Amino acid sequence: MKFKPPDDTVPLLRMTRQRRIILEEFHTPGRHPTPDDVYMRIRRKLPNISLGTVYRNLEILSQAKLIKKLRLGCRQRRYDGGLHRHYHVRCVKCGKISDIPADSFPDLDDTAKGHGFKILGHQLEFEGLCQACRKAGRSQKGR
Amino acid sequence: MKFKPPDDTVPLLRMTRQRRIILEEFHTPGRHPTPDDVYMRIRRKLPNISLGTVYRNLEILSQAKLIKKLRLGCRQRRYDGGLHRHYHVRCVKCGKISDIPADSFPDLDDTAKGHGFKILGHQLEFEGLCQACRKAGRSQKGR
DNA sequence: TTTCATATTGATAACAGTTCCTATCTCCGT
DNA sequence: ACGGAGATAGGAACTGTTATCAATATGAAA
Repeated sequence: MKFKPPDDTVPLLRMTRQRRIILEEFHTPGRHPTPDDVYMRIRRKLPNISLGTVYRNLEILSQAKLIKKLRLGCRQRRYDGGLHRHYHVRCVKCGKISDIPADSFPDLDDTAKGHGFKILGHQLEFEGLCQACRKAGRSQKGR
Repeated sequence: MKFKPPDDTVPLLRMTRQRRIILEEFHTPGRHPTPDDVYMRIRRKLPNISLGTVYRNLEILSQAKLIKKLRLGCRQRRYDGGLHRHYHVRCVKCGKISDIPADSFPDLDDTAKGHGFKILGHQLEFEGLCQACRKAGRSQKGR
């Protein structure tokens, strides 16, 4: 089995066992794992896989548009298997990440036109406090 | 001279020579320097300043809201002295960064409400091609 | 099924950005 | 002028990511 290469200069991409198992990680929706997350989980199935292979394949899979690379504010990079248009909120306290559907937002790329750039896309991430951390904060303040 | 501390736990922040000169870097508008950029420029005036001091002070100044920390998609962190509400476009080819005024955008924080998080802010960055790189790309394709 | 060109792997080293640490120094209030 | 809180310099340590490379596994053709 092969799949579409990232660009025309690369002749062929093979769907290896490692690559397939990495990709399977993204079939569970709502997760936004870091490369290290993926590495840790995958080692149950492939104990000998190397971290470099995980990095390499996440990059390749995202270039092939099978997953999405998130370039967010947090330290580590994350990847997302979600296909639908959506944004993310990150809890500034605990780091939890949730999806925010993009339906209610206007076409931001379109709004950004007219400043000398050909707009190709955008990254939008919200910061906030999740419910749990909000509760924790309130009880602390109350003391 | 003193300035407002990042939060109530810190009693006082001194406006030291290093800190002032770092801050002065941001009086020139339209720049979005990385810590290393700042370090390189500042060493003309303060040859003995250490990179660690630059990092520390950029963080402190941004917590004190005197500059803004940009957490964008590119590898290095950037800081922005601009006070007005605006977003950024980054050229995917050359890395050039330009401002995009936020006037024409709706209140994104408000739009993101109602998903269990208390929204505190957001980071929005556009990716695109600047005029120069677009021209270069076209001429290449034409060949 | 076998063969073969080559994409991919795993291991390791290299790397860049950032944080941490300690001794020293500076500023500010007294 | 002195004392002490807090800042600095310098460098080492750490983290996340990328590059290198010999050995291996893959997919396609015969």
